[in-house]
Amino acid sequence: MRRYGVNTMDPKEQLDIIRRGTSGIISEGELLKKLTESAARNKPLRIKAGFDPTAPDLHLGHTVLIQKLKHFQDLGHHVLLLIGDFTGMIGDPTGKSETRKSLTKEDVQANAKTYTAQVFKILDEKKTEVVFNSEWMERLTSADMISLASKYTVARMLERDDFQKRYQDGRPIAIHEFIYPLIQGYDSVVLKSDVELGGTDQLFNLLVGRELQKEMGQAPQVVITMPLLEGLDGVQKMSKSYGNYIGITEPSSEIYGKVMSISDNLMMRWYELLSDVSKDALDEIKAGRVHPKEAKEALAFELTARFWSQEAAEKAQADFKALFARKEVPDEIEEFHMTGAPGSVLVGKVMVAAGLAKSTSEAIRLIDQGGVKVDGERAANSKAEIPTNKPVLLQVGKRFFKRIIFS
RNA sequence: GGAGAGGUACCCGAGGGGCCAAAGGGGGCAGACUGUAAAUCUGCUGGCUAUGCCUACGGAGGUUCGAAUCCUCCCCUCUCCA
Repeated sequence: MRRYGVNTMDPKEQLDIIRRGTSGIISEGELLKKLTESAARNKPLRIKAGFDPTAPDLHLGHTVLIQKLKHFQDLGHHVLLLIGDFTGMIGDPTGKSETRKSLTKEDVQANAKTYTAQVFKILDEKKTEVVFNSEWMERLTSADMISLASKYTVARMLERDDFQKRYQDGRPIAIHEFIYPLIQGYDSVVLKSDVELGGTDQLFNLLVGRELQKEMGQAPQVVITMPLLEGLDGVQKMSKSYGNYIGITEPSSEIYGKVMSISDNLMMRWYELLSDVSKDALDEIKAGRVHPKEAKEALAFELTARFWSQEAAEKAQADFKALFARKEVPDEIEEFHMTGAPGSVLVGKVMVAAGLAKSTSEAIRLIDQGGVKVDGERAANSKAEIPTNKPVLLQVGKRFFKRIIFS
């Protein structure tokens, strides 16, 4: 873990650390100025980042941003974690017309709790201030709202990429979609943020914050955008709805294995956005001087250790090698007790009972494709039966094992 | 209020009376190969008491020997005009 001390580091050096991996900083000049002043007055900068409380599970994509917050925190700055419980009800404009189910206070509280618990796997809880925007948004009257709306123009709103596209294509834009960026910007005013972090898709919203701060007589926040992390497929951004994500609470073996499954191309990208390896080491990998497989192992190890522990990562790595490189049977295999079976049962039946196949049809397909082994022997066909006089080891595909105990 | 387009499997999307458990792609899974669950190639991808049966093309009826396909009503989505 890094320790940079509190505000003692030279502002230029701070800037170097902050700059790494970002996709944009608006503007570096302003940031340097803020850092310099902060150091001079020994007053930490207020760093804001907002989160949507509707999906409480964090995945690696989110951690790109959180890692950057961590950098600020290590530099001694003050991190404000904004839970957008109010804005969550509106939903960030996406053009997709999906009605959001409104969350109850309890839902939000519960989500926020899971959320922050995960965030604090990375950030220091004691140094992080968690705030909810419903706190001030609920007190805003309609008149206040209109006054806020008067601070921004339709023309400027339409500068936003997806609004512009939709407007040109004649697709609908609901009025309330204009409100989302306004509120996000207003949050910055309330929090007096010096810097706001967001994904590149947030650029517009972040800039609205600058405008509103200026409008209300504050120094505008510096805007830092982080690239969106591509998911496991290597194409689309990592997102739960695409199912191409690695959740940070997933078991260590899953995190390790999933990282090992990404393509070599994607690995380079992940190295850049997720890894903490030194710049030199990164260059070595990019130049192809490290074997891709070894590089991938190192990355899988690093990320597993980050969310679990060094030991867990070592175990995950050893298990992975045994299972895939040496095709060994893992040493810990879940047992499944099957009761009431006659003298022998169809393999497919056992698979379904033990949860190794969703249906007998699927089980039959797997068997016919040669993906099923009983005690290490490939099941010849779907008519094959297992005698029930002794326990057997059932393997489906490369990864799924169950020890079946008949009783 | 008026006019039009459309709702098909996990997703996208073709099919406009039988040859349709439904083309093609994506995703997923399996196999081969390998450097790893990379890449590449091949196969599979509704369910079941399984050479047959059942369920399924937004919902409910109807026409027909036979309907994802034709008709009626309804629900939903989208666009344009007002």
